[in-house]
Amino acid sequence: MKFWLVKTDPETYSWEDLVKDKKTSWDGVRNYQARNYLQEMKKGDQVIFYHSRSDLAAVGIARITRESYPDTTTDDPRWVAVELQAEKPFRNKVSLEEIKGHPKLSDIALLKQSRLSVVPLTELEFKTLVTLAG
DNA sequence: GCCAACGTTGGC
DNA sequence: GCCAACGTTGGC
Repeated sequence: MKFWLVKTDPETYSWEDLVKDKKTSWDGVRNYQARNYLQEMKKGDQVIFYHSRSDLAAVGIARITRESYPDTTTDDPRWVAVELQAEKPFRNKVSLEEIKGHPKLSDIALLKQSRLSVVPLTELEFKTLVTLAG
């Protein structure tokens, strides 16, 4: 089992939208590195859901329910999507500020490659975030 | 809302 | 194959 973090602008698609939809197709990714990570995702992998721009916090845990398949939002065969499902909201959101300040999260890919919308997490990073979330 | 950083595109 | 131009992202 692997651990991931996905970023989304909550004004475009938020955790609340995912909860309402139960599950969603995570598509529209147009970055090769992010695409490669999508392809590595396995059913059952856990995903931290992070709000960028207007919220700047990790807000919940989702789970991969379908492994990569062609992105139906484009005819370009290079791009893929996965399906994920809301699993559990964080009791306390974990803010970017908190993430930046935490020694166990100092190497997190979220900070290292701030423009990637899909990044892998180590198990320790995942557990640390979940602990901070309550 | 702005702007720096960065990835992608397209002309050469 | 290079690189300037362009578009997008994300933190502030």
